[in-house]
Amino acid sequence: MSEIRTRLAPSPTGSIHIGTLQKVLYSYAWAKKNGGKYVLRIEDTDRKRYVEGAEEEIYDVHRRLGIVIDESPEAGGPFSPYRQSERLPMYKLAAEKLVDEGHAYYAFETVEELQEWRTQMEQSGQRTPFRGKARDLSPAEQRSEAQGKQFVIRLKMPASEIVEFEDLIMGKISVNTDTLDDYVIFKSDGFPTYHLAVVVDDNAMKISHVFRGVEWLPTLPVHVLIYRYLGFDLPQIAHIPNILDPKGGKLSKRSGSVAALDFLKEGYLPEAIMNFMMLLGWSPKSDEEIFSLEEFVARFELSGFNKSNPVFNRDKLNWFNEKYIRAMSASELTKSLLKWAQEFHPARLDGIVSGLGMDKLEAAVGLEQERVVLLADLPEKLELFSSYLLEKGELPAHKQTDKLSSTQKRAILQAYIGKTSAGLNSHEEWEQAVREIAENLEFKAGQVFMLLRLAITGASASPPLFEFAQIIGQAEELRRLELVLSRLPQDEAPS
RNA sequence: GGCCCUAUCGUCUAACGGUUAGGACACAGGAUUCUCAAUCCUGCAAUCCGGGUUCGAUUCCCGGUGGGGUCACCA
Repeated sequence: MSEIRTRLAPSPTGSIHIGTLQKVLYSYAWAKKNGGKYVLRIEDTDRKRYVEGAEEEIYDVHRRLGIVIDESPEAGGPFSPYRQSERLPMYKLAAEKLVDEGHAYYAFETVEELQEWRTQMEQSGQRTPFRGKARDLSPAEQRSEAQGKQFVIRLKMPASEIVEFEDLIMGKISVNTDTLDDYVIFKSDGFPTYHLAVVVDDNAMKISHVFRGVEWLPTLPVHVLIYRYLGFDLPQIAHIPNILDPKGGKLSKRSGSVAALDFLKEGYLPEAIMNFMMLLGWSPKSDEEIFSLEEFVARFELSGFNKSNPVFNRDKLNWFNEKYIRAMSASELTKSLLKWAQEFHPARLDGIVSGLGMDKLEAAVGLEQERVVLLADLPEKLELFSSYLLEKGELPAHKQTDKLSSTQKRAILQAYIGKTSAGLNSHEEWEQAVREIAENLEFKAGQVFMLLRLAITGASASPPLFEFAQIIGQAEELRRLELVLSRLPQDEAPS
C-alpha cells in the first residue's frame, strides 16, 4: 500500500475558523495513525482576498495545538513549493492539455456579460447551466481568437453524463452533468481556480485522503471529471458536515467566537477545544469521551463519521474545559494561566502576582481550580486573596447573617480572633474551634461560618476558609477582621 | 427556485432487521457539605410524517416535510 498522505489546504484569507480544526484533527490523525504525512498547502490563488499574516496564524494555531506539520511552505518538503501562487506553470500546463484534448475551452464572455446573463436567468425563473459561446470551436480556432483578448478557460461539461463518486462519509454521490456549469478552471489573471489547482496539486503531492467541508459536494463531479481527463487517480475524499449555530444556520459570531484563536483568548484550553471538535461529527466505538490527541490518533477510524450537521454546543465545550482544568496539577494550571494572561490579557494578573508571590498564587489557584470553567474565570477569584474587597465597603448582607445584631457579630468575631491568634494548626482544629464558638454563643454553626467568610474573604462564595486564611496569612486575616470590627455600628437596637 | 446532501432525547451521539432504543452535556431531585463548587446517586427526555418491502423496521425502498449546502474569473 502506498503512503497515507493527508493535507490541509486553507486559503490565507482570514482567521482560522473553529470548524477547520476538525479538518486539521481528522487529517492529522489519519496520517499519523497510518505512519503517513500531514501536509499543509496554502491555496492563495485569489489575490483579491489575500490577508497578510493569515498564513502565519495557521502555523501558530498548529503550534498551540501541538500538531506538527510534516510538509509546508515553512517546513519545506519533497513537493515544494507548497504555495499555489508559486506553482502557476503546472496549472497552465494542465489547462492547456485539457483544451488540446477537447475537455476545456477558451471562453470570452466578459464579467458584465455573465452578470447580465445571470439576471436574465433569474428573471425567467430558471437557471440553465452556463455554456460558453466558443465551446465548440477547435483548439486552434480558440487560440487564434484569444490573441490580444482577455479569456478564461472553462471545463467543457459532457452532455447527460451521470458522474458517480463514493465519498468516505456520504457514500455514493451521483450528479447529472446537464445540471452543471462549464466551470472556470483558469482565470484571466493567469491564476487557476480552486477546481483545477486542487486536482493538480493533490495529484502532484500524492495526497491519498482528503478531508474537506460538505460545501464542496456540489462541485465534486467537476473535480472527478478533471481527474479523469488529466489521467489522475482520485484520492479518497471525506466531506465533513458543517457545524451549525445553535440559533440556526452556520456557526456565526452572534453566538460567540468563531475563530480558533478567539476560543483560546476566551480561556479555553487547546486540549478541551480539540477534544470537543473531535466528537462533533465523529464518534468512537466505545462510550469514552475524553481523548488526548495521542489517544484520538490511536482510535481514529474512517467509519465513525456522522452525515448530518452537528450543532455547536457551548455547554459541552465548557464541560470539557472544566474536566481538563481539574485534571491539571495546580502548578501546571498556574503556568497555563500566566501564559494565557501574558499573551491575551497583559497586566490583568500583575496586581495579583505581586500581591501574592508565586508560591501563594499557586496555592490559591489550587483552591480555585474546582470552581472555574475558563482560565478567564480565575483572575477574579484570585483577587479575593490578593486584595480585600471590603477595604472601603460594608460587610455584605447575607440571609444567614441578617438576623445577627452588631453586638452579636462583634461577639463572634472577637471570639474567633481570640482563638485564631492562639494558633489553629489544622483544618480539623480550626473547624472544631469555630463550632465551639457557635455552641458557646448559641448560634447556628452555619451563621458563624458565613459571618467569618464574609469578613475574611469579603465574599459569600469562597474556597474553604481555613485554607483561604492559610494563604493570605494570619496577619492579613487579623487585619481584615479588625477592619470589619471597627466598622460595625456601635449602637443598635437588639433585634 | 434548480441541483446535491441529510433526519434517534433540547444538544452531541450509540444501536450495521429482532434491545426495557444505550451513553454524554444540559435540566430537575437527592446524598455530602462552613458558602460556592467538586463528587456520588436518581429522574426527565428521542427514532419527523405517510406509504411500501418483511414474520418483524430506528435500521431497506419511495414520497412528503424539516435542516444544510450550492448555483462567482471566492475558496
